[in-house]
Amino acid sequence: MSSQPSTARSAPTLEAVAELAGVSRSTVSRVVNGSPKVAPEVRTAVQRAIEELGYVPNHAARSLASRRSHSIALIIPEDTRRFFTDPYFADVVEGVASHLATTPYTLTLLVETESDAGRTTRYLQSGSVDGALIVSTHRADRSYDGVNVPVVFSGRPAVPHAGAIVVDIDNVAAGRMATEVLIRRGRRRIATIAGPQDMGAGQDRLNGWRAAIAAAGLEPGAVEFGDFTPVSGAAAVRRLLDAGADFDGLFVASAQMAHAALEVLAERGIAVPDAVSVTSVDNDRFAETAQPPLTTIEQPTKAHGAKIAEVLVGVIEGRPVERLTVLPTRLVERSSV
Amino acid sequence: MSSQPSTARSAPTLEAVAELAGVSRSTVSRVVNGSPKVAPEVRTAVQRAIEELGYVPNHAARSLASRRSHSIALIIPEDTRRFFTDPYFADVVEGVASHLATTPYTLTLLVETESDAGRTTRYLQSGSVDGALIVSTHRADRSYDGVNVPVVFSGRPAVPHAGAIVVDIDNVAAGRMATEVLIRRGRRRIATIAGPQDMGAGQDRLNGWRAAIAAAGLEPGAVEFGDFTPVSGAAAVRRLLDAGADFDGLFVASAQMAHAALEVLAERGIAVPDAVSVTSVDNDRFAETAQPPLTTIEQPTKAHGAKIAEVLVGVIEGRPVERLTVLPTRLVERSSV
DNA sequence: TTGAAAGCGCTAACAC
DNA sequence: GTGTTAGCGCTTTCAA
Repeated sequence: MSSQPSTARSAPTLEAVAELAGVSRSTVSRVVNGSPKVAPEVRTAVQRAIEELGYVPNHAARSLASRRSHSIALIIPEDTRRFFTDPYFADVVEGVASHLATTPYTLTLLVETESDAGRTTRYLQSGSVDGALIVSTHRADRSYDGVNVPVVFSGRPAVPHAGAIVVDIDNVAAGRMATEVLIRRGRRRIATIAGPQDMGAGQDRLNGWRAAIAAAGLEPGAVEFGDFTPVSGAAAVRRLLDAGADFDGLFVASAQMAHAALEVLAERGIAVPDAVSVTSVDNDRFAETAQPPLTTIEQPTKAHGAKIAEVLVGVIEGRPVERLTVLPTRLVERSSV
Repeated sequence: MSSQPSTARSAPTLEAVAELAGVSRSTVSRVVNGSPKVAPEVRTAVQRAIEELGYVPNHAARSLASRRSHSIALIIPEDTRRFFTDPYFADVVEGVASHLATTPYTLTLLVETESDAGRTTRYLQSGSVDGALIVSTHRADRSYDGVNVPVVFSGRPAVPHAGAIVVDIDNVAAGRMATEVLIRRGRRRIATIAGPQDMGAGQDRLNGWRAAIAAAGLEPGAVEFGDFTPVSGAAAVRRLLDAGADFDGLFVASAQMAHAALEVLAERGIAVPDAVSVTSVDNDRFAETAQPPLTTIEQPTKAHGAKIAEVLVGVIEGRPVERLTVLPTRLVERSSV
């Protein structure tokens, strides 16, 4: 377009800073990296030069030399629709992002693609990231084993993973507690809409339901399965109802499914809690205004996100970390029971 | 811990591949980068070597040498709560992520931090990313001007930005259309809950409302402002009502605010649409099941996300792109009018 | 406390 | 079509 020298001059390098400050490149590097072994006056001079030139270290050069990228990956399962639609994941990602904003690490979102199965693995091997976060693991996910960077799971993988580092809630207890409320309210025929059985959370919450029922000496009621989505929840209650299942209590394994279940019950003219008491897991932002307001197990979703990030950064930086962190939950009683 | 040689051997380099295949490093590089000028047999040999060693190119080295990171940033405004809570943004991010999954680019989420104002700018200058996406711009956002990488805005910035590349919907038309429905239904006293006036979308939708009213020869009704969130929407209707505003039509500038507004109207015993007709913008997933179902302007949110990604990649790769892309919207009529 | 020198693993002219 | 040769911009021993 023009034969004038471009005004978009290339970014100043560390060398330029060194020259301007009258020191060596090593010294500039030390200042940039906050090394204590630099004379105060020299440090000031270097900082002034950095300021003056608007110097910003080149990320690629830095990570090539130091072998750290200061970036971590969050692996998003193929089913992006579900991921981005569920407020649970939004909260987790918010927790992760907010925590990382207080660290020098940056968050990279990686969508798993069926079309290119090796993509995730290759990415994790390319040195682009110092570690990875796995959020919604199904049984089949294997992109991250045998990978050279540390990995932290949010929620235990359905298939035990040697040496996996996990942050989770006690899903068995969650299922149990949510079922026990029903029992305490005098419900005796307790059905459940369970989560997907290729996920740890799905398995555990179902086991919690079983345990509570067994402990109370009751007969297990009907079981239908969903995948934690509203649509699957609605379908599951319909199956329950259409099969003529007889229940006066219902434990639904996720809030998203529970909301849909409540709508279906209303449609069918089944009064909650008069005819059927309902409980669930996850005190999402719709639980309080649901009709009727939902009794549920609250889990610290955003804190969960922050925690997986914190643990991963700990591993990366060589600090000792817990291999299993269990976050607290609590029962929130409302009028659906 | 051990004096044994570590088993976590360092990743194979391009050089190792070259040796094993009996060619030079340049040739391996050419194969890896899909250069056509490599003899088929040689290519095969190299690929075999790559396979055998499980070679994955080092990202830092590659971007240091090539000056491209194959990664783009999505800037998230400081108010993460709002960002992660609004399904609109979830859809946009999904669109971006899904589109990028079909390209060699990777998505980095960057949360703006008030505590460290220069962080975003520095990041953008560090060569970490080849470009940036700005999604929810308020007037004050300036982290990205004077930055060396291309930037694409989703929604026009409130303050005109020389040379900005923008993907948007026609928000003036959206406001106008949504207001015109009310007029067609015989409404004559039309109030509005406008969006934030430090955002282009907020300004434009309000102007659309004004234009429709002027064109119909009506007097503008009351105006209250919100920030697109449900809470602000509820507060705005309350102010409208408490001030004794007399209206039989209400245009709400976002679906999130509209849902909250409908709840408040119901609480106050104001029948929709009998006493007041309501319209909005954004056909989110709650619009259809709202009470009553919401008449609204649908915008292609996910496609919007895909488009900003596509445009940015186009700019990065030097293809000619439109400086302004306007995405289509359409009116979805339901029973709230 | 500072500097010199040697890479980190790759790409990109340029020559052959 | 293939190899040689320089770097890309930084960190990091090692000496001084």
